[in-house]
Amino acid sequence: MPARPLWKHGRRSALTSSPPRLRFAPSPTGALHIGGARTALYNWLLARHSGGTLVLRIEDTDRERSVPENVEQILDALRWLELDWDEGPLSQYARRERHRERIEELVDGGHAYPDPATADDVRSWKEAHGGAGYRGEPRDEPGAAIRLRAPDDGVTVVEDLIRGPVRFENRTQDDFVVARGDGTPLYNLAVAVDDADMGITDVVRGDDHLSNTPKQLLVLKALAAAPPRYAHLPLLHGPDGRKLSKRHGAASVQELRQQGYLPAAVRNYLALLGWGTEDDTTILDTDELIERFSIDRVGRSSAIFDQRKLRWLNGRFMRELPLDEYERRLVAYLRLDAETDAEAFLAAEPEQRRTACEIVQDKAQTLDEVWPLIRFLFAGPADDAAAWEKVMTPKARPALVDAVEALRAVDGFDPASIQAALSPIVERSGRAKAVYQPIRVAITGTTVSPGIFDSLAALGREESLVRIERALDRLG
RNA sequence: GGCCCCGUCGUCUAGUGGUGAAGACCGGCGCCUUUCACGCGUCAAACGCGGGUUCGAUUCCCGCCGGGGCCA
Repeated sequence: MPARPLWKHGRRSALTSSPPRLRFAPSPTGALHIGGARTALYNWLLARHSGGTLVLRIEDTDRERSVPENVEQILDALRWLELDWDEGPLSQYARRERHRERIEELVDGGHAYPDPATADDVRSWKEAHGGAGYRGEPRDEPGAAIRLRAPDDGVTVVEDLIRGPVRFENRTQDDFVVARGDGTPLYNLAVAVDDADMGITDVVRGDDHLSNTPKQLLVLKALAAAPPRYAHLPLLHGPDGRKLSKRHGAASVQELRQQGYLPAAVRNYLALLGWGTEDDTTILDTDELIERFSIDRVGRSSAIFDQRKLRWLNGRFMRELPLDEYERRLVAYLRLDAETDAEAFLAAEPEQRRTACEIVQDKAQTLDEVWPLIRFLFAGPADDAAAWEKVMTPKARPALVDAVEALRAVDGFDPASIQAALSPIVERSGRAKAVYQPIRVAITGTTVSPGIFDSLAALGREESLVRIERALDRLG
C-alpha cells in the first residue's frame, strides 16, 4: 500500500479549482543549501498565500546518502527557518512497492519494456543513429532494466509558469530507464508517481529539474495521470558566478544560523533572490511576504548569493525586535555555540541580560556580533594590548583620576546622571574622546563598546570604579 | 557531445516601442557622534555583441558570445 492517498476531496481535475497542493521534495544530501531553502520558502509562501497544502516529501531513494542524520538536518533547517508543512515528512523510498506496481502497469500496457542494454550499448546505438534518442528492443533477460518507450515524433511541452512553454522534441528523448536491472525504481518514475498519487497540483522546484520534466510528463501520460503545473526557479550561484557549493561561505541554512542571522531576515532575503515587488519594497515581514508573493513575479535569470545585503537586512530586523525576543534569540544563539565563553551571560540575572540587550540592540547586525560587545559586563574586561597601547597614554591619567572622583560622587548611576557628571571633565580637558576612550578601555578592555554612559551604568558604580582604579595602577 | 534555460549598475531587483533607465546592498565623500555601529545626505555605477523589424529599440525577431543546468 502506498502512503495514504491524499485526495480527500476526490480526484482533482483541471476544471475544478480546489486549493493547490504543493510539495517540497529535497533529497537528504546533508545540510539544506540556501537554494533548497529558497525553494522551500517559495512553496511555503504559495501554500500559505492560497490556503493550500504543503507536503514535505523526502526523496531518499539514494540509500547511501539517506541516513537519518541527513534527513534530520533538513527538518532541522526548515524548523529553524520557521517553515512548517501540512503533510509528511513522507519517504519516497517507503513507497517503492507502489513504484514497482506502477512500473508493472507500464510494462503490461506496452509503455515500458525490459532491455538489457548497457550504457555503452546505448552510446554506440546513438552514435549509429545520428544522436537520436535511444530506442531499444524488448528482451526479457535477467538483469534487464525497464525502459519507458518514448514517442518517436511530436513534442512534449512543459507549460512552465515562469518560463512559458518549453518544447522538447520527442525524437531526441531516449527511452529512459524507469527501473534498474534489480528492480529499483528510478528518480523520474518515482517523482511522477508520487506527484500523481499525492494529488500535487503545482510543482515549484529548481531549474535543474527542467530537463527532467518531459520525462516525468511522459511517465504521467503513460500512466494516464493528469500532470501538475510546473514552475522552475532559476538557480542560485556563489559569488564567483558558479554553482553554489561548500566552498562558498555560508551556503547552508545551518551556517547562516551559526553566523547569527535571524530566520525572518533570511526569509526576507531569500524571497528577494529571484523575486521582487512592483514597487521595489525590500523589507517585508512574513505576513507581507505571504500576502504579496506571487509566482508570476519570479524572475527567469539566476541570482548570486551575496551575504552583504543579508547582513544589512538582518541588522534591520535585529533592531526591530522586541527586547524580550531579542534576548530569547540571543540566548538560543549563544547556547548553540559551545566555543564562546558566554556561560556567564546565560547564567546571569534576567535583569542584567535585559540591560545588556538594551544597550547593544542598535549596534549589532548579526547575533554573533553581540557577545563581544557585552562581554565586559559578564566576563571581565577584554585583553586587548593594542587598544591599551593606543589609548592609555600618560595623558589618560588625569582624565581617569577625575572620572573616578566624579563617578564616586554622582547621585544615582543611570546613563543621564553619569553623562552629567562626566561632561565637566570634558569641558576642562577639551576633547571628549580624550576622556571617554580611556574610560572605555579601562572598563571594557577595548576600544569598541556600547555607548560609554550606558556601559558604565550597566556595569554599575562599584565595578566601574574598581576597573578604572585598576587601570590607573597599571598606568603607573 | 546532445538537449534545455538565462543575459539591465560589482550584487539583488524595478521598468518601458520614445524615460534624465528607478530602488536597495556594497563602494566613495560628507554630516551626526564618546568608540564601533546605526541614522541622514550625496556621488559613482548597467541595458553583452552584431544584424534585422520600426520614424524610433534596452524593450520584438534572428545569429553570435558569455554564463548555467540536465543527460551522456
